[in-house]
Amino acid sequence: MNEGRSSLIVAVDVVLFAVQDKQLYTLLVERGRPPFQGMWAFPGGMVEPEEPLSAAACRELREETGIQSVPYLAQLGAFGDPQRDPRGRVISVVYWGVIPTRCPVRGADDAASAQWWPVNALPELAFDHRTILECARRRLRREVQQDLRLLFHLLTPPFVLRELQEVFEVIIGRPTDKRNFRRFVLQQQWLEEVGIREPQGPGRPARQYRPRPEALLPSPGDRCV
Amino acid sequence: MNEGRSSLIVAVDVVLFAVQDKQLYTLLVERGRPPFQGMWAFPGGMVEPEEPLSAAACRELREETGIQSVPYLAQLGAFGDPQRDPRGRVISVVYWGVIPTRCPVRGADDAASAQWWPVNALPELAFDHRTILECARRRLRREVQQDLRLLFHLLTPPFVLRELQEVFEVIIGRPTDKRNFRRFVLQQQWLEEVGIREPQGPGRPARQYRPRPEALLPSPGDRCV
DNA sequence: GGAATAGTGTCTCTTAGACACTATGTA
DNA sequence: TACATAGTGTCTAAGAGACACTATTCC
Repeated sequence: MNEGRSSLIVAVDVVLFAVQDKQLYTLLVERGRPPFQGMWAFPGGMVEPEEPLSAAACRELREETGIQSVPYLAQLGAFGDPQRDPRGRVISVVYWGVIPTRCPVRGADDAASAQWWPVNALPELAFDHRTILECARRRLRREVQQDLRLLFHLLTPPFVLRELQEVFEVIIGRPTDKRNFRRFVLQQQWLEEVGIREPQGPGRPARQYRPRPEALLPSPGDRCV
Repeated sequence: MNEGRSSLIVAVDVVLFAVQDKQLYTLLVERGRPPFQGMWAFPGGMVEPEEPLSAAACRELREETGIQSVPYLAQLGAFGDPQRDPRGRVISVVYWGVIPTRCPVRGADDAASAQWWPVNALPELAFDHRTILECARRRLRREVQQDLRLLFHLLTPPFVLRELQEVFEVIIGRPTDKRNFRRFVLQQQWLEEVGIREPQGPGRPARQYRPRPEALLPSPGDRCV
């Protein structure tokens, strides 16, 4: 092992997803200075010397968007192309996560402003963030297909089954049969019924559910999965 | 984004797996100097300023073990616990890979010696490498279960189906039915028959196979999957 | 009563897994 | 011919997916 010191810069970035109105959104901040001034990027920044990587991710997210906590956050990987940042060599450790609905965000800190964008109509992204987005989106899709419980972190309980299914369909990108979906979810015993939703117009009111606490996928955070 | 500079040290480590004699092996180098002198660690070292991460992984592997190329290498993730290296803050980007059989290795460079170890009888590992190993092992198991073609990188063709199955069983850790395994592999049309193995003792000689080129999983290397 | 949404059951096809005997070579 | 290894087919159970109608509420 080479024990010499070579100092590269380590950053973290956070790709956060939310679903609303049958669209997948991701959270971006507008860059207030060069390089890529005026373009948009994922919230992120440098890692402090004594700070765990996931803590840095949460901190940058908080500082740049005001979001205080994320129910599910996992590491996506390290992006280290030598050319990815024109200022020099920056390794970015990227985290991805989900959050229920587009929660309010504010611009702050050195980010000019933070905003939710539909992933199908994004502005031009800085650095290699387009690549990172595609990677994170694949990962989100895969994880949801492998374990539907991730959906529970994308909704605020109580919710109704149609809402759950809509979120699912937005993420995997194709429609699903209602009966098959409901049968599958209900027979896992992940949900408990919690009354009937107040009627909100024509149509039969739907049952509301809440995920059982033991059905909530724990956030890996820094843990390796 | 915080544009200030904080310089952390970025290293790469490589967890390489091979199977032989119905055992899973991993490649370690003995540490020739503190910290953890005399203990064993995965080959690895510092990333050069202009070097892609996967290139650094390959270079360190070559320098410390003499291995020139690895048929399948993918990123496992970044390990960045502030306490993981007593010398200071080191972020390690870990790669994992597989290679057919235990190829010869040499100690070299500043690694005292390189050696294949059975994962079920490892020496004490330096740093957080025990954690990393468990993570890599889970990943190997998952990938093999999801796509059997990864096995083709763990054998030197031509091979016979029993050998393929043995490698599979070692990795997933339990026996499998011979007929089911053969049926599955053959009906994927991944293999082409390439003659009969010379008899090597009692018993009927087995057919030899070679994976079709298009059935070889491409090594992700630096690409995000 | 008409419109809108919620809720329900069956059948089929595919896949995964359990399971035992025959074939062909060596000594 | 005894022994060792290679090679083969069927049945069952579970899961995934296609598919259409009834129930309840509002206006």
